[in-house]
Amino acid sequence: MIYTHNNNELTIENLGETVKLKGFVAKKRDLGNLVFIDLRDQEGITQLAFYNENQLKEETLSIKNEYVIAIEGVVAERSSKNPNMTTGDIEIDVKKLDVLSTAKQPPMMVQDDTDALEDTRLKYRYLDLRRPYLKNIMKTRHLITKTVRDFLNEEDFLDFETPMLTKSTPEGARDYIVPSRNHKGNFYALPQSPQLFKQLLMISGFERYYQIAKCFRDEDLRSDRQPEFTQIDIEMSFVEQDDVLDVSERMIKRVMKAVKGIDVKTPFPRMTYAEAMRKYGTDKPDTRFEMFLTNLDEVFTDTEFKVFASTLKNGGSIQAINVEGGATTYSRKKIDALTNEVKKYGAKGLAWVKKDDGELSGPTIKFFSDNEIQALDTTLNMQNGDIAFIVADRLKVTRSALAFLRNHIAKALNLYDDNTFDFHWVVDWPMFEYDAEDERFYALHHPFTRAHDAHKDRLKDAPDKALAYGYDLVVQGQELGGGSLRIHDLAMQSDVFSVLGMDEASQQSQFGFLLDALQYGTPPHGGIAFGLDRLVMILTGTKNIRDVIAFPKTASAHCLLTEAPSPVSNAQLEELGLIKKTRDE
RNA sequence: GGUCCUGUGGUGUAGCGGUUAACAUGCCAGUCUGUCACACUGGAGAUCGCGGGUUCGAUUCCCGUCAGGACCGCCA
Repeated sequence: MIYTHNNNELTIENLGETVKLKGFVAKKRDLGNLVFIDLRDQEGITQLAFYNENQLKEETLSIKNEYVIAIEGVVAERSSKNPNMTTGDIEIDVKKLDVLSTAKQPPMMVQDDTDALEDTRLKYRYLDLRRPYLKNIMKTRHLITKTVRDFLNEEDFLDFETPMLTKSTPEGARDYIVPSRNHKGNFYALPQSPQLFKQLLMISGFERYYQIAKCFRDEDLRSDRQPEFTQIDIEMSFVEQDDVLDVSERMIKRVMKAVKGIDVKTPFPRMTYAEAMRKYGTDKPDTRFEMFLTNLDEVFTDTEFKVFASTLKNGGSIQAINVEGGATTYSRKKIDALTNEVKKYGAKGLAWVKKDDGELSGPTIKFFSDNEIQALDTTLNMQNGDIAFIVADRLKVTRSALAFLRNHIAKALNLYDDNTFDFHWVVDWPMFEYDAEDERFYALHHPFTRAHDAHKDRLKDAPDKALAYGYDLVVQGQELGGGSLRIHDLAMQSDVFSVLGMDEASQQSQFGFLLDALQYGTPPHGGIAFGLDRLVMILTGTKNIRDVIAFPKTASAHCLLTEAPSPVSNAQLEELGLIKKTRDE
């Protein structure tokens, strides 16, 4: 070994010891006859001191930032200490210096407060990762996966690998496709998740499966979505919903303790999907604050106000949130800004009323009857100083607009704390959602989700009324994980495929292997998958998923470091039986 | 697919229809024995993303394009 200690280890206890250290030159401070170098390694920083007595000080002249060096020296007490560093009481009186590698001037400052823009950071990701900020996130990520593995291993889960080259399936996200050389004209798909394989493992008689699994989805990206991401994937057989939730809760509890030192209370609260949609307008409510959605349909049943009347006539809904004490905060200008935001979600406008001196006011008030004003006041329970925002639109738009507003306003008004972790379950998801445009049903979770025992028959006569054994884990308004009990009998599986509009032939060609497998004895089973990247984001307080992935891609799925994706040679295409077309062809 | 924001020395920003293109940091040279964002002095470093247009004149205004970012659609 060319070193005896890491750069976070030496303290006043080690005074007088001869040690060897290694690392990158983080900073050189040349005071003339005395030179300091901050030596950075994976673990921390130790200050090196070079004096005039030997020739070493001269050697430091050629040393620049990011050189890789190894030194030998004696631990000495600093005459002026730095309380901000763990090694701030000591420095190394260097006796021997080895330059292991030189470095060009880096295109960015390798410091936590680097001001380099993200494209520069991504192109030189290996430099970016030298920064303690990212290093600590990567360490946290490791601590999370280690804790998860320890826990699941203790609970007798088996760690499996499932294929990366697999079958493209309909439904769900767009697949990443890999051409086959042996079978020209045919393609593998990269897995969107190991869903079917883990179910097949249950059918194989394995009872507890887990995998920290890479998943691929070729969809447009967001600040919390990457084309390849990682799931903590779990499946269990001979279990009921409570068993999956229980294991999940204990796992999260363990992670929270290990990473944040926080004891979270289990079991987590549960809320039905219907309740979440009704009170929060979303399937992933932030429960750190209230400001519930209030339905005003009754208030305006007979209204003369055309906008509201036509909304109701068309089957839409009028709903509001009351921002307590928000009247003074929200000036016309700010309300206009909110209105613009809300339009993104399809809302055509944003009505509002304020209450002052016991009177409601607002630009739409003049269209309301006295009875309506009175009912509005009581229904929203408005107090002086409150402002309520009202959206009237299709139920879906009304809810998503208000759900957005609720989060947006709570953030602006500081109604919650980033260190509050409101883990809760959203349960009893519907099996399907009807898409009016496509005139068909889509699975709300996925097509392998089991319907409630009491709702089996609804699959045939009222699919939209069938509830599923589906559950999502939500924290801070984000979906952290989701799962379900799975279908374990052929009849229900075929029924579900039928609801989704798949005839017998396409069921066979797409999912024949699953339908076959279900016929050879299938234990009841279920599971869950957690978004590891999101978990790391939440626990490190990061707003950007790129910061929790060592080598992430840009918003257009481009890797600035390797420049993937990139063209391939004609020979490669030929071998795969592919013909290249330009964009316009 | 759509909307919006950004693109100026190595890095990050400022700026403006005519400038010697400014500032910080980094870099180079020098002084300095207690720094830790060392300090001080001096210096080098920019076809203002790319293409086209308007104009006597464009880094600045307009159009297109490329790249990065945010959001909507999309993501079972």
